[in-house]
Amino acid sequence: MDSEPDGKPRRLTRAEAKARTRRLLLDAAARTFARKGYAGASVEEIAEAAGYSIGALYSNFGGKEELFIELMVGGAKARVERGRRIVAAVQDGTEEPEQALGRFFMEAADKDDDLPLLQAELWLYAMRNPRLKEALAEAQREPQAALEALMEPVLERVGAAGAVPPSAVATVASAMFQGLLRQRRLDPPSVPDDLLRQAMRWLFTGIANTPGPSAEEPS
Amino acid sequence: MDSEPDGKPRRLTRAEAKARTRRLLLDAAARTFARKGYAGASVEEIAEAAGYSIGALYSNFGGKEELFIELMVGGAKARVERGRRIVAAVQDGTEEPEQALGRFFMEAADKDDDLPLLQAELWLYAMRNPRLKEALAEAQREPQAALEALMEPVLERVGAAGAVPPSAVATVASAMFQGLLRQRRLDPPSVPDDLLRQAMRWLFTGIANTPGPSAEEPS
DNA sequence: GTCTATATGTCGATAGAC
DNA sequence: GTCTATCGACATATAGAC
Repeated sequence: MDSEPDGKPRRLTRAEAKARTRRLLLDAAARTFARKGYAGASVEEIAEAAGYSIGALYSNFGGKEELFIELMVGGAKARVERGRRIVAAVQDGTEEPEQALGRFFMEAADKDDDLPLLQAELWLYAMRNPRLKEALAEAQREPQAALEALMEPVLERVGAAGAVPPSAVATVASAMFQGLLRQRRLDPPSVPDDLLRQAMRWLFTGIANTPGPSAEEPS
Repeated sequence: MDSEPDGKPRRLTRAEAKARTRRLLLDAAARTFARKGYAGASVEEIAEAAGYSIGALYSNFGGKEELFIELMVGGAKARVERGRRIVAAVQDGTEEPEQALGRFFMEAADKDDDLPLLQAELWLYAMRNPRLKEALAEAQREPQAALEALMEPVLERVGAAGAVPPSAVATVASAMFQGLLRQRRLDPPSVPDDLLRQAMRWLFTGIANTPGPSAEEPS
């Protein structure tokens, strides 16, 4: 029942079927790792959630850890892609820099409820496995670069371009965002809806009015 | 070799011995949970690290989870105590508010290398156990109040007292601190030594120069 | 109070049928 | 390619000796 009489390609080649299985297993792994934790999630649970058996999982991945690592690189790639699209929208003039920056964070926050859980799991795992620590740091460098690119026009707006390294601002903004997101998950009333926006405004206003460590000459 | 000839009390009463065992077990649990994670740490490992056996652990605690929860409340109590001492130093005039604020964060960062790991574990565990989520949120409210008390004199310094709720500033500062600490653990060069200080300066300068959401009248 | 021994269960990973 | 059956390792928690 695999071959079709006409010249069209079969419904699914073997490679396509395997790719589909891999994708379903990865999605299920992301959900399961987020809900139960890396150590707490069993491969049987993951396979079941994907609609497959343990055997299928081991036929497509080397094991539990390999599954986890692929989630890490996959997530980083997705964030880079998202960053690129937003930067493009700014350069095309489709979107204002501040809006774009807010969208960059908000999309990450709203899109996926258990992304923060998965990221915390990845961070902890990386802290305990020096090999993966370097890999995770490297994986974050690309999305970080995208955020920097988004940061530059915003710094120009507030008149602080050149006065401060965009990478430092990107790091601080990202840390603030992730910290607030986690606190909001733990205790929503302590982080009102507009606190993130407010905090970003404070940050950029502060940058615009703070003289650098090495005093730059006034124009 | 247990009894002493003089009239002094015995070296250790039974209650004292038990309290000592509890403390040693809790210390070992903190280290082990931080290094291996909650699910990854075994009670046997914890008992061994404390120099006891599994039986001693179960004689002093209800089980693995109870040990974990006691670490949560114990950590919160320690932070409250630390906050109180620092606030007292400010009110006594022993220390400047900004220095005190910096010390509040730096002590937390330097004192204990695996505190961030333990906190990440606690947060994840709380996210997955609604019962403990409320408990952890509640446990954080006291240290948060201490941080707010420390924040007020700093806000006065920058001339923003009354213009902005100290609780919001405390929340943002804490989020920024924790986010930067985690990023520094993952990739030290991306978070230079003075970035935290710099970020705090940006934040307070920004607060001093940002009009509130409801514009307050100029003095 | 603390230890040793063990009951009971679940895990990751593999082998072989289909 | 995927499934079922299973092995060996290790987990939590308990029971009884001391």
